Amino acid sequence: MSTESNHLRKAGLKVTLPRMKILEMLESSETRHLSAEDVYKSLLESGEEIGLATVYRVLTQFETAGLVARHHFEGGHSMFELNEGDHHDHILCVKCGRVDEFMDETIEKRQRQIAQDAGYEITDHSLYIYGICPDCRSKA
Amino acid sequence: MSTESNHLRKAGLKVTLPRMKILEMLESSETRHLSAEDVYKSLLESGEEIGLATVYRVLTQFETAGLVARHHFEGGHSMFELNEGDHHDHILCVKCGRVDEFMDETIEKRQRQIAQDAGYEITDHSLYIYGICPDCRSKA
DNA sequence: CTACGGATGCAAAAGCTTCTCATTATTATC
DNA sequence: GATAATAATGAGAAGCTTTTGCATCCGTAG
Ligand SMILES: [Mn+2]
Ligand SMILES: [Mn+2]
Ligand SMILES: [Zn+2]
Ligand SMILES: [Zn+2]
Repeated sequence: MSTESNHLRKAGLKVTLPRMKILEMLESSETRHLSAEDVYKSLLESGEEIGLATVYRVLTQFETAGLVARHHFEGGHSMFELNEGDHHDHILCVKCGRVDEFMDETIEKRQRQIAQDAGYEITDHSLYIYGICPDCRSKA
Repeated sequence: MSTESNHLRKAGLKVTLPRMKILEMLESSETRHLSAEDVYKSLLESGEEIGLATVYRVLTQFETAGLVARHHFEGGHSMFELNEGDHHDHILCVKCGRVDEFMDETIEKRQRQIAQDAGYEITDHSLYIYGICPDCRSKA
């Protein structure tokens, strides 16, 4: 009874090989932020024959279950990362694609205040800072 | 010599009928935030025969020229709005699609600080707050 | 007014994501 | 452990937004 299968069961999802492999992939990947295509290709390289449609379906189910978070970075396609409970926002390098994370309570607080002032009941937010990372700056 | 044609010339763009009509559309629209499809359909309704490909091309040129800003709200497709010089962020209703705008100097400042702390040279940022707007809340 | 180069429209194609449906695997029950 | 009901999967087709190729058209410098 592995940790992964428990996560799946707790999420109300049947324990299937594709779901296990995708979850393991997300946990073990060097890169925290992966596209569906990334996950698909990595699985192929590991010798796992899992269809791209299944990868998309499973990632969406994981999102609904709260196991992963979906992000819409610039570039159009969705990026997924394991949800470790802690909310955070992202700062991305426009040169190399590097992604760093941060959390700023001052910003979080101001956001809640802004929503309240505008009469909105806040459900979510997304904040992306784009720039040139230290490595790319020194290379230039 | 209308204001619109001057804007185009200043941006280094030839003054063509499609570009004029699209610019007028953006200026006169009730809704500040429009998709390419929105612009295309509105032009059709006004009796202007402008191809969708041209709408996309022109909006991209306007963006490059700094005449419009492109946003990536949830839902995948790009939204455009006339650039009036002032930077602002957005708060959106997940029920009805309403879009409100805000600018918070505290958040702007914190963002610059976060980028600096992470060693990034900031180029841009995008902040979207999602929630339920006053109207939709009272209806529920 | 002419001629050149850029702009346009249409259709085709691209890129990402979802859907359809026949087949297969999982799980509750015996 | 075998069985039946039910859900999940894979392959390809389809959907949507956006881009591109190319023949034709138009704006503008001269
Ligand atoms: Mn992250
Ligand atoms: Mn706006
Ligand atoms: Zn970089
Ligand atoms: Zn609303």
